This record gives sequence, C-alpha cells and structure tokens, in this order.
Amino acid sequence: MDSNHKPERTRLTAENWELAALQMIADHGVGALAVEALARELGVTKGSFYWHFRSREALLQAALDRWEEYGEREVLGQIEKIADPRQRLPELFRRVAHELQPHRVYAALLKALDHPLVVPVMARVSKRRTEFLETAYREAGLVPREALNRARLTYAAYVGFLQLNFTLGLPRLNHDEFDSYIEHMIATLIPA
Amino acid sequence: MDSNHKPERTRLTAENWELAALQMIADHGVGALAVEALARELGVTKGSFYWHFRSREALLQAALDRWEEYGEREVLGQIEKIADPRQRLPELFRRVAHELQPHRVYAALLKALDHPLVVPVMARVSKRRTEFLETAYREAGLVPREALNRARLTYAAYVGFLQLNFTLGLPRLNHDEFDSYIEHMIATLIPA
DNA sequence: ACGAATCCATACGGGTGAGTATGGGGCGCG
DNA sequence: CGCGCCCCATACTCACCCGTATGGATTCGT
Repeated sequence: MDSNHKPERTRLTAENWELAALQMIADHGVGALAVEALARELGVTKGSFYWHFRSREALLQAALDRWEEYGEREVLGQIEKIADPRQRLPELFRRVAHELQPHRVYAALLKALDHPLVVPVMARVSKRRTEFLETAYREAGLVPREALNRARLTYAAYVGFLQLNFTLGLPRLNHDEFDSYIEHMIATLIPA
Repeated sequence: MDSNHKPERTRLTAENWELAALQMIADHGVGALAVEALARELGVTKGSFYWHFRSREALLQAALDRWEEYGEREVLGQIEKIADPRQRLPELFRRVAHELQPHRVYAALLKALDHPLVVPVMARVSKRRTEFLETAYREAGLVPREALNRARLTYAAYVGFLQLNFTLGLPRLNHDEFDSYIEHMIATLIPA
C-alpha cells in the first residue's frame, strides 16, 4: 500500500468511467452520480472526466446505453436458447430469481423514473420484456388477450418484488422462504 | 386577480406546509421538496417556514407521518366494513384500481426508497397491507403458507403496476384494457 | 530521441439551495 | 390605546457541485 487505498491507477478510458458510473448507480442511486465523487472513486480528478465526456448527463446516457445493450444481450439471449416453450417460463422465473446481482441497477433505475434520460430506457426495456413474456404465454397455450394480461401481471409482480424485497429489504426472506415464493409464483401464474 | 395567481393568503399553519409538501411530493417527487419552492407555492418566503419547522427534514418527517396515518385510516378502514370474506378481495381490487389519485404519493415514495426517512414508513405500510392480504386469503380458503405467498405476490403486482403504468406511463392502458387487466388479475390471483 | 497527441491536476467562476439573523407588521388583550 | 406575541420578509452566510481554463505529465509514433 504505497499510494492510495483504491488500487486503481494509470490512465483511464471512457469505458472505465461508464462502468464506475453503473457501479455508483447500483450502490447509491442515480442521484449520487456526481463527477467529483466518481473521480475520487477512480483516484483522479475532474480534469480527467471532462476530457472523456462533455458533461455529467453525457456520462449517464452512455452508462444507460451500455446497461441496456448488455441487458438485452445477456438476459434475453440466454432464455431464447431453451427450446421447449413449456419449460421456458418456469426456467425463466428460476434463473431470474437467482441472479440478484444484475438486478441492482434495474432496481436503482426504478427509483429514478423522474429523470428524463432514464424514462425512455426503462420504457424500452419493460416493453421488450413484457412482449417476450406475452409470446411465451401464448406458446404455453393462453389465448391472446389472456397472454397479454398475464404478461403484464407477471412483469408487474417482478418489478414490485424488486422494489419491496430488494430496495426496501422488507421481509428479508431466507433461502427457503424465497424458493417457496418462487415456486408459488410459478404455480399461480403459469398455466398447467 | 388583484394580488397573486395563487389565491392562498394570510397566515399559515404547520398543517398547511405539510399538505403542500405532500402535494409537491405527489407532483414532482421527494427530491423536489425544497423549502423555497414550497414557499413560492404558498405565497410566502423561507422566513415563514423556519418559524414552523426546524429543518427541511422535519417537514418531510411530519408530512410522511400525516400521510401514513391518513392512509391507515382511509384505505384499510373502508375495506374492513365488507362483511363477506369471499367478496372482500375482488371488491378490494376493484376499489383500489379505480382510486388512482390517492396512490400518487405512494408511487412517488416508491421512487425515494434511498431516503432514510422514507424507508421505515414504506416498510411499515407495506408490512401492514401484506398482512391484511394474507388474512384475507386465509379467509378465502388458502392454507397458511399459500396465503402468505399469495399475499406477497399480490402486493408485489400492485407495487409493480404502480411503477410501470403510473410512474412510467408505459402501455397507456385505456379504460377497457384497464378493466380487462383488473378482471384478469382477480381471476388469476383469487381462488374460486 | 523528440515532437505530438493523449490524459490529468490545479484553480477558478457561477448557480443552487439549506439554514441564520434580525427587524417589521398584524392582531389580541389588557 | 399601546403592549407583546405570533408570523413573516429581507438579507445575508455557507456548502456543494457543475463546468471551464490552462498548464503539466506521460505515452506513442516515427
């Protein structure tokens, strides 16, 4: 430990700033995304930041774009590999339930829905995911109107769960309670 | 129109500030709760505010307390009058669905779950409402474990719906689509 | 090796919003 | 009538944070 407590050093790239921004958003919310605080975190000063980005909002936009692109590629990409449509929904539920880490940014963005830059991103992501659920429910045998409503209900339950248990940390479910809840959700929402 | 465009005048009381604060929270979120902005809204200056309240946080706390107390008295009080437990849940769903106005503060508070003063309030409110749903589901015939999980699922769906359709304004449901969604929710979540 | 491009530090200006100090005006009450 | 208390205006200070200006340091191309 010859220099700082943050072992990062040497030159930075725009990607470094964007990833650090996403980390900051996940930890302390969009409102805490300040350039001087980020610079401290990275062991540099504002002088560095304003070389890579035109403004604070430009960084936020870049970070959101990166997050959205990553989310589409990772979350939905894996699921579409599951061939059997009947197994797709339960498997989706179980996988999503056990990857809590990637949802931290999503939960933080849910709390920043007043910010103009956040709204269109969340609108696109929510729309795509709901449509994905809708086709999955149709493949599972629901008629179109029911599939649409069930998709909306499912995604609302997902978002609400994030808010209540993740952000609020409300009932602090242990592992068994959590699994029990997920299986109950599968039994209730997915048609037999 | 001899004076201001805001027809409020004469001396103010602490209650006036708290109600104006809740209005501001509902309209522009907790972050927009600034004392100078509120003072402008009420047609006075900061000098007035700091006579009634010690700080900005004191106002926020008072407003939250008022909202929590009002919510318990109004929302849950009406529902408990419904005698038949079988009719209680569908009736609850339909009533809650058609009173969107009282939910605006709740939706705004959902976006302020990083604020230390907001978290305990939301934790208490969510806990009470989930427990209310749990007993209602038990009265409707579910076994205890299922009643608990179904209550959590229902409340999560409620919270997520607020976030997606209220705050985000996503699919912009019209009246028929909205009713269709509510009835689908009743058919899916409430045991026959 | 040496100039040029890249990356960063230092220092400053400006805007915003919380909190304080202090005095003045309205209103009840004797 | 005039005295005192309640309510509010004015005018500050202070802290924070965005953005700019400019020069220094490091690295890369050739």
